[in-house]
Amino acid sequence: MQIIDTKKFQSDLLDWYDNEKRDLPWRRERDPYRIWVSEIMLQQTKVDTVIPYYERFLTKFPTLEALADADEEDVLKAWEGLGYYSRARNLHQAVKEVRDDYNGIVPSTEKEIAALKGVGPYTAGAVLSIAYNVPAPAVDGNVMRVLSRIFSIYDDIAKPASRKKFEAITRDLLPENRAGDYTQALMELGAVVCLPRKPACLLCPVAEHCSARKEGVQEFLPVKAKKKAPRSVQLSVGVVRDSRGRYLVEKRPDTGLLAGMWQFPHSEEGLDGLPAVDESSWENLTQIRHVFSHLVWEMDVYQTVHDVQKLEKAQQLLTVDELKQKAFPVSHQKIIALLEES
DNA sequence: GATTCGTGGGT
DNA sequence: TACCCAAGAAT
Repeated sequence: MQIIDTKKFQSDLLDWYDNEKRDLPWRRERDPYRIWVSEIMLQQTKVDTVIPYYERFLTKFPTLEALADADEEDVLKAWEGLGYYSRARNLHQAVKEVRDDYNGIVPSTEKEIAALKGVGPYTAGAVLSIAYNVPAPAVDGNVMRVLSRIFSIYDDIAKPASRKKFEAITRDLLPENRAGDYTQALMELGAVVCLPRKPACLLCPVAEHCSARKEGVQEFLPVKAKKKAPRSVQLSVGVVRDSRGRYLVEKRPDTGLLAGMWQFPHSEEGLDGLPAVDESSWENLTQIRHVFSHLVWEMDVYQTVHDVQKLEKAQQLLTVDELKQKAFPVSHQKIIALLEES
């Protein structure tokens, strides 16, 4: 691996960051709780998507105590549409742990913070460095991309094992001071200059340190294995409205896909798996194709009017206004939107 | 170590 | 259209 002038690399990167960093909401904060929230939201999610959620979430839950005291339903509602909903549930649980076990103070050691639910190696390093200026490495996709180019590393960054290698390199490159700025600078560079495709090397403050640039292979790095195509799942969705205009909805189990979110009853076994109504009364409402990262829902949506005699556990009859208070996945929000039209 | 967990935007 | 991409963690 190429040797670089570490001090020069650090100062070139930090000088650029000082002048060019974007003005982002969480960069105006020092509250470790708020930094933490931003890091959870930013997992696998673009900055532009996160910003409005971040603002609303912290207006609703301004302090760690406020979030810890909240109902999970309200936390999920605030996360609705952001995806990866376990992030919200794990954050909620972790915040309660901090309230109960750490007197409400976000822990500042690697061991303690990494033990919190939903806080993995990246988030631990990010919160430690950004909120507490502790020189802990935070290796995300940006960092792996940037460093794979700086050092011409051809390890497949899709493999979990690769992260450790980049973590060791990052640790060696961390400045004693300004750990938080350095962490953010590395990610900022990846986000706005050292892009996945067509990196803007002419604008890069550390181009002179970059091995890939020197060799002209920056477009071929990092190496990242393709992921396989998502599998398809056929679903029949039943929209049941009673004579009082209420809809039958249910809460999903608290594990697995869309855990804890609400939905209209649905089945992989066709109409048979839907609530017991006269099958001939189902009328086709629409078809919806919804793509997740690892699967595709092919939804056939049916509706009927029927007075439900007996509710299952976790089922409720709600008006449109009432069910809009619950957190629904985007796939089912599409259905709600149709109901509002008619 | 591979798979599961969402969503919206870019090309 | 059909990919790919994004400040990952849990299982």
